[in-house]
Amino acid sequence: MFIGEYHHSIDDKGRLIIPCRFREKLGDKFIVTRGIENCLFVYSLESWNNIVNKLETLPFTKKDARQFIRFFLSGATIAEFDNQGRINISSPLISYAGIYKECVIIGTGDRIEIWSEESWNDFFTSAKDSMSDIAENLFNESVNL
Amino acid sequence: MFIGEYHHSIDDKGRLIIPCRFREKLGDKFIVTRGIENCLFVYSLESWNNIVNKLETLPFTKKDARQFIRFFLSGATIAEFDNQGRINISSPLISYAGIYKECVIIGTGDRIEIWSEESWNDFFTSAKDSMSDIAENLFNESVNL
DNA sequence: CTGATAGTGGGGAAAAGTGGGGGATTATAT
DNA sequence: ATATAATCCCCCACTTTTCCCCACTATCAG
Repeated sequence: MFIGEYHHSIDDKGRLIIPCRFREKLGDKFIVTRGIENCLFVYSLESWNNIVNKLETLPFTKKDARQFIRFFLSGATIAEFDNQGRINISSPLISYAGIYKECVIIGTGDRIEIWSEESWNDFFTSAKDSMSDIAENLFNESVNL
Repeated sequence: MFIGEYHHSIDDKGRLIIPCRFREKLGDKFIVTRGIENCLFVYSLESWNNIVNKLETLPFTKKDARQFIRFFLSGATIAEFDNQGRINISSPLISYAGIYKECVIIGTGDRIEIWSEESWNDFFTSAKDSMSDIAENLFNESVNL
């Protein structure tokens, strides 16, 4: 279970520290991919395999499925730690998430999310006011992701 | 499983690097064919056989089936690597995908896709805005995530 | 204060990617 | 049939990127 919020910066070589608390839960190799809403998702291999198994049931003849799979899998990379606990973020992911200097790394249960500080602040200030409404309808629908 | 996004360019001789990470999964010989949405699909022989088997279950009495099979099989060519890990793209495929200089090579699970940088950018900018909506409904149909 | 743990930055070897020359094979023309 | 042209590969050399290692700083606890 990943929880918490950490602030770190990415360096010129595209390296970013993953907070110590998250490291052992991720294992040696893990997956970084594009998330929804301008952030990156980080999954342990186990969580990732669960998602991929479900995606593989989607047919390539359906347009929405093709688009989602392209988006999600093309953004994915296998990451490993260097001796200092950092990972390399590939340049397509850097530009997607707009992380050039200050980053926010948050734990969200089964995954970690990486945000640029700017996007995170934007998201947070706008989301926090609507949280009461969002909570209201959260469990009304049939399917939960 | 093929994942990731790579940017390379095709040279004047029609040669294109396949990223190192993809090479061993493809094997010595593999298939390049026309894809849906102005890109090329690259399959290992194994995945290719799976698809062909499925296509063979379609009846030639159906017009859509005839058209799709023509499209998909007529574009197919067997490719091999040169010593530097490059492949030759035949000129019908080059003109179909419009790849003359900058290319984007992405992994999408059981296949690789080759896009011209321009087509990819067009696809991506429009897809990323609709991704939130697509994700919302993706598993509402028969399959649940 | 001191030692241990976490985070930051940079140099250099190795791997990956790019471009071009030249020989062999195939095609074309006289 | 032979000379010329075109194409396809294979190889070599150069450039760029990636990754690994080391050294330094910051923070915290005893």
